[in-house]
Amino acid sequence: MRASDKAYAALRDDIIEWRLAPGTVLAEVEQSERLGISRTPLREALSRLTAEGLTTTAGGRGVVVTDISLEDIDELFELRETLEGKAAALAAERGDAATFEQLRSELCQAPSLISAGDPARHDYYGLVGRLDAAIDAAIHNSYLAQAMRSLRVHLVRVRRLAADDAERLTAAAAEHAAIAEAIAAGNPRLAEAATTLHLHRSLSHVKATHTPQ
Amino acid sequence: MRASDKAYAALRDDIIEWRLAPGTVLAEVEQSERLGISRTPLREALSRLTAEGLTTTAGGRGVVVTDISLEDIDELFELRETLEGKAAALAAERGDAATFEQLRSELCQAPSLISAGDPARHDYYGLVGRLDAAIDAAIHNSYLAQAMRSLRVHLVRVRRLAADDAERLTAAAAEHAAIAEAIAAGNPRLAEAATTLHLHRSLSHVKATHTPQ
DNA sequence: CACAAGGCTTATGTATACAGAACCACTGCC
DNA sequence: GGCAGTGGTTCTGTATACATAAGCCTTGTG
Repeated sequence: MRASDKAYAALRDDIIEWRLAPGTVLAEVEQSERLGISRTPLREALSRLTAEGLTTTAGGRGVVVTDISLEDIDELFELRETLEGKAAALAAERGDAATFEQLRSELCQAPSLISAGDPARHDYYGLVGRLDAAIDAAIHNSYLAQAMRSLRVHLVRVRRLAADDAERLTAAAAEHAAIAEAIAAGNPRLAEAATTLHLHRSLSHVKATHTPQ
Repeated sequence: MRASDKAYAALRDDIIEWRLAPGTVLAEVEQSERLGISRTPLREALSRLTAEGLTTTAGGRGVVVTDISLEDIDELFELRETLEGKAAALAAERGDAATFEQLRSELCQAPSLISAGDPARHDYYGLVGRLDAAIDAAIHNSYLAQAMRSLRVHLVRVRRLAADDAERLTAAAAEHAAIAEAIAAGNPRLAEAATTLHLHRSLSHVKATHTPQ
């Protein structure tokens, strides 16, 4: 693995996991020494982070970690609803029914994973990730898939703000199952509606459990 | 202006204007010498181009200019319809009516610009750009605006494939005026419909005039 | 005492030198 | 004659040294 990839992954995780707070200035020498690499690959990592919107260049004074306010979350979910709604509809039109039927079946059994504790809960997150990947593949639109991928980075960051209690996860699994079912049934409008519903519930939960400092 | 910005702008224009054909390998030393800069800022420029999707890294063998096929154009317009349709609807809800009424008025007078020849035609493109900018500002959603900006780079590239005859531009001006009118009227569904109509016509024109080699 | 100007410090931006890896061509062997 | 191995060349990836510019602190003056 290249040093720039290592630096990118490390900084990205630090930002997503809120170990690097918004507003933190990432000085090049400081970070390169912390990560044990030179300035050159670090600069490339910072470029990629800035392109993704996780950092911004503060007018010649280094790059700083971008903030995510409550309005940002609203904007984020507004775009997410647009993109993922369209994606779900396209997946219902173009996707393979058997694939999503399989995912629906697994999602219906997800509550047992969620209540089992942390290691099994990791499997649940993997299952949701497989649903996302299946939709990405089914839509046959690389530009839309790319747009959703760039959004998910910010969404993971937001998700860390909310408390992922078992109750919410169980409900989310049922909502995901409904999306998979609609796609498997080849019903675009239903798939979009199920996605809209899920995202609204998800946003409500984030805002309800978000604890302002 | 920084050397990396200069290199980025030069390469970006070269790709968009099809002076650098898809599949062209951009060797670092070759391009840095051509642009009269060192490898370091050139690498940053290539990173930005790759992040935008204009180039891709070809497995350790330099970066190559990405191809745009006919299927890519379909995918591109599918996403564009989703994003710009939503943006037009949001602008109708949140935008300032006077701003878009002014733009509608100017767009109705655009045919005189188009028929006047090349220098005035540049003014027309500027007018369309102002409509895009007004929508970007009206939606109050930086993530959606960012997603549309990243799309427009590819769209300019596609547009160069089509012959922008006066007839099509006159029709496009009328379609743009309809969008502005719907936004000024505060009618989200109408604004979205007008946008959908415009994009479909635009796509049809591109595909009709596209001359495969 | 406050404001401005100047120098110093420290940051980024750039260039270049070096190392490692991959591809291509050539040669030798089967 | 074909295939595989090896050597060379050339590329990218990385490190470091240097220049330039921006900020801040200090000092002097009004």
